[in-house]
Amino acid sequence: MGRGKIEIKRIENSTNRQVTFSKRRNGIIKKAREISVLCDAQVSVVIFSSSGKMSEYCSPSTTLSRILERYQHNSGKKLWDAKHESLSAEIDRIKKENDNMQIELRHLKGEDLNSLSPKELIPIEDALQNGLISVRDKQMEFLKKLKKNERLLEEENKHLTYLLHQQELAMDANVRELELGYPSKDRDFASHMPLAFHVQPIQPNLQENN
Amino acid sequence: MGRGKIEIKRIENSTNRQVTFSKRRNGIIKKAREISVLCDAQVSVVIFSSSGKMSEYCSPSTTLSRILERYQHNSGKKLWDAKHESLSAEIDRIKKENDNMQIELRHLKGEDLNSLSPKELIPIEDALQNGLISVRDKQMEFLKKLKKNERLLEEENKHLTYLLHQQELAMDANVRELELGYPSKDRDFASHMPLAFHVQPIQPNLQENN
DNA sequence: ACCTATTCATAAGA
DNA sequence: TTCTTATGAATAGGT
Repeated sequence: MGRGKIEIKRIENSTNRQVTFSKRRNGIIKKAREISVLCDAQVSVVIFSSSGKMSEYCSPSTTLSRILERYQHNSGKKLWDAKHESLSAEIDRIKKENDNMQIELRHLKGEDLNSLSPKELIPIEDALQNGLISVRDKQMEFLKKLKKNERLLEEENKHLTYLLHQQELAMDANVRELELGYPSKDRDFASHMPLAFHVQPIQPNLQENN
Repeated sequence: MGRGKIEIKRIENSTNRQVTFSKRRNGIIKKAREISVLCDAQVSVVIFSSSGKMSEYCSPSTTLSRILERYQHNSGKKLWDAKHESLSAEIDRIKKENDNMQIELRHLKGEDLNSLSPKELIPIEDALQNGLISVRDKQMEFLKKLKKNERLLEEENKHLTYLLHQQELAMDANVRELELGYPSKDRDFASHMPLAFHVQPIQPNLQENN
């Protein structure tokens, strides 16, 4: 049906192939729609062109899902059960892993020990002891850090107190100068002080280590 | 196309409908096969007649499953949503649970403690200590049971030794009787002994408690 | 996308 | 169901 008969084999000319695809795809979908209506049939058509473009038709009385459900029931072939089963298998695998960890956790917490032999208790005791040592080491580490911080803060405190005292002395001297008759509009005390008296933290990187 | 034009609406005559279905179904499947070959397309057609008979076509280069996989990927529609989705959700849930347990286990084993604050170390320490107490209680329990068994065994030993001694005495007496001229073909010593001397374990339910 | 000669699909009847 | 065949539909190749 066309200007000439064509052989049913792959159309090598890409443009031609694309054009023919469009026309015939429309034809198929039209026919699908027609048979649906004329014959009360449930039809699903899914087409991918060689360039990957998808077209579909599904009878209005149903859905693709329902057609496929029926397909599986009718043909006995499994469409998605494979994936389905692999998911189930993974669930089982993870659940098993889960159970094992749960048991290990319970044992470490001293629960369900009745099912264990004395021999099995030993590695648990060891693990607990090692864990306890690690946790206490870590706590000790924190304690040391806190003490170190405390010492540094005390030092800084001392330094600041010293600076404060020096500053008071300098201010007193300044006031006395004013009282002794050296009037000045300049109220910037800092500019009259030796450079070293400007307050600076001596431990700028000190952290609280919460 | 035919002896007369027909309207596209349900064919009421059942026989006619069935005949038309057959012809048009063949036509669609032929067209599907042709577009597959001509245009290098992947096509899937599934048709159910109103009487429930199924027909299908699928391009030889692929399978219905793969086409549907591609369909879902391409359209974003889910065909086997409910089951699939819920399984995936469960996997996620269990994996999360798994991760939490894994972290808890690692902490109890004294690993990955650097990410914890001193405040978080305390419940871990408590748990370890409680676990250790439980495990050692259990070990102590075993020890006590062993000691108790030992004591019982010793007692039984003593008893058996006593019985053995009594038996020896009885045998000696028997031998002496024979030597003193009371010959007898009866060699069943036990039948000559008082009933209480038959050896019986006194702790039949004693277990080894491995 | 449109055109149209030609082939194809199929409705109706047997 | 299958065959036949007149007829309308689909479409290949060209524009």
